[in-house]
Amino acid sequence: MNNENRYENPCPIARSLAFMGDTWSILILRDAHIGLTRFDQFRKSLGIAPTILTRRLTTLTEEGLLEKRLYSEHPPREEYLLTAAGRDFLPMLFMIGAWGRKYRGEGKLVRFLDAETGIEIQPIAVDEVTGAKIGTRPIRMVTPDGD
Amino acid sequence: MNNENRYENPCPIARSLAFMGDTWSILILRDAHIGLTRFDQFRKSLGIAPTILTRRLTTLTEEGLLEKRLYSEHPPREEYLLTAAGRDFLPMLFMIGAWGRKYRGEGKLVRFLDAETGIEIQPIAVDEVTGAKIGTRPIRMVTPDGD
DNA sequence: CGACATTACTTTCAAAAAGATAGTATCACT
DNA sequence: AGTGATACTATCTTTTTGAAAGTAATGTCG
Repeated sequence: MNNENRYENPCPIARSLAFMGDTWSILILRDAHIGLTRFDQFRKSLGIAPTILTRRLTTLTEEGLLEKRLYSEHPPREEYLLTAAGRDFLPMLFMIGAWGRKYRGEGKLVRFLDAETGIEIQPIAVDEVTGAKIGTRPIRMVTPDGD
Repeated sequence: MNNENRYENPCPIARSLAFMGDTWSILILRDAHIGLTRFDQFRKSLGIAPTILTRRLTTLTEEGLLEKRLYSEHPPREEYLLTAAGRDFLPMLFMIGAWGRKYRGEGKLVRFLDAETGIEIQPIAVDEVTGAKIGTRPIRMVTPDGD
């Protein structure tokens, strides 16, 4: 897909997808949230070809979701840490996971618990204003053309 | 990416991404939520090549997110409607959009209002159990290996 | 001191997927 | 009979992906 003019797209979904709309990027972000930081950790976890990992990490870094930090001077070695924007990806990961659990949940699955209560987290999207679950109230879309 | 054995993957995120982890599929689902149903509507809205649109619609239909319905017998014409699983994609779309609005929100953007109150929807992900925003409480991951 | 290991890549090339363009099939309408 | 709408398919070129091997800088062990 051509991503050049995705930034003129008035849809916020298309804007997000412009650079992270592929499986590897999302999986890298997932691993980063779990705590992986290094090239070889991502490579082994994902079974991804190093060429592609390099490209994805570069894009994710350029787009401000990851940042490189030197963790050793001799030899020079860098690791990839989540930025604030990258950390804000967590709700998306949870919603993607919630769908997968509901509709593709056969067999054994990883589970995510609230560390304090030990109860499995059940992620839902709500409107912070009304408190209602997304999808339970009618929505109106407003295009910016008329402004 | 190789999606063959993604179903043995214990990560629910990977399971979701196995078949909808590309930009076109998510954008098709977005358009379907807006109300588009026909091949040419999707094609014009997305500017997608017909070869690829065919493939994506087929996959989405096979995976149970869309279903075909005959809307004309002569000539035989089918349209694509969201299934329950497809409709359950909406929270994901809203979270993807929320991130884009926050971090790639320059210029004009489409907005989504609560149809009754007219107030812009602010989607957040929360744990239905604790009511806490996702990311504000520590999380514990449990792998299914020990079962 | 030299051989091997570690980490983070890059190079090369074959295979798969995407994308552009044109064409086809089935009708309705005039 | 000719034109148009709709939903594709066929063909071909370009781009991306993926596999495999190689490289560079340095640490470690005997």
